[in-house]
Amino acid sequence: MPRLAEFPPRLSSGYLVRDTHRAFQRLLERRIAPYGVARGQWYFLRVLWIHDGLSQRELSARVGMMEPTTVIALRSMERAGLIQRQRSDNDRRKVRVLLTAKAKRLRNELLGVARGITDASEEGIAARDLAAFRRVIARMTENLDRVER
Amino acid sequence: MPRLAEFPPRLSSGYLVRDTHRAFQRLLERRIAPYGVARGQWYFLRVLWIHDGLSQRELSARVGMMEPTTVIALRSMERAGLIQRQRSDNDRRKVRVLLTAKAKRLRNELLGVARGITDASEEGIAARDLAAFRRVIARMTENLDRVER
DNA sequence: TCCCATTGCATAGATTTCTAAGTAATTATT
DNA sequence: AATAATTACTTAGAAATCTATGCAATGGGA
Repeated sequence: MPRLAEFPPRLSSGYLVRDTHRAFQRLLERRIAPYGVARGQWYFLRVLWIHDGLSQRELSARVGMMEPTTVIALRSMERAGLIQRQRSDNDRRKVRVLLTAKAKRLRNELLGVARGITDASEEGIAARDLAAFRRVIARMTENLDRVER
Repeated sequence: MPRLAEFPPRLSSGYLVRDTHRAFQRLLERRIAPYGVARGQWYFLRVLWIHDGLSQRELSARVGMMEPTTVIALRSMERAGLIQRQRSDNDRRKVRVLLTAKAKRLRNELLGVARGITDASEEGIAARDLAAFRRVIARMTENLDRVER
């Protein structure tokens, strides 16, 4: 009986993180759907609410998605009336992404939703434990990113 | 200036969890690809290595995916020669999922890969901090699942 | 000025996941 | 026994993500 048999998913950090991630996503998706916003649009909105008018490349970098993903998300956001694209005048390759009035109006309401989800997730967890959690999970991400070169 | 402006993604547990999850996934994907195993097949293999011969429904439940997801994963696993499907004799609705010899041979090697990723992710983190991390993240999942009814 | 490398975005195609709705086998109810 | 409800899987279609490749505008060097 190889020792590997004793490496059950439930004790693996990867699985714990995955479950929590999926729980966050499900809840977020449900809470923002009533506003006509899809999860894939959320991350972009969140960045644009702070940095309106970024180019697609800058936006991709900030959101942490590949550029083709951004293209797809922006297409749906344009269709949904959340953004407008505007070719830059001084460099015709660049496309500036601009929030519409509609998207701006959604800002406070939706950030409140996000805050609510975060609060719910942290219920009953001591501030000190939460701080420790953040340190550990950030370190994990660093560790994993470093391994990938 | 609304206070909501001060809810930056980087301080949100949801974002921290998301980043870590993606780092785990990327690394896993790269490490198992050389064996001809895709990420979507991985979770099913992991369960089947312990519980070979489950029905699709039982498998879905254990893996934590919806049944149509299972159908798709199993189809690709069958194509890849990792499983065989066999209709149950006493209940013709059920399909038993059986690992091939090839999938069984991959077991120890791939569990080693998984172990390696877990180890890498936990490098430099004290055992006590890790234990606290597990408690916190499990509680978060519970909190979020409870909110969804 | 003309060529070519670089930059910024888009397309193509694959994978992973979901919800909603369909089909086929079994079990329960009248 | 005939019908209805349930169970097990499948299909259809959408969304979110990736890698690899293509195209068009820009800018630097011969």
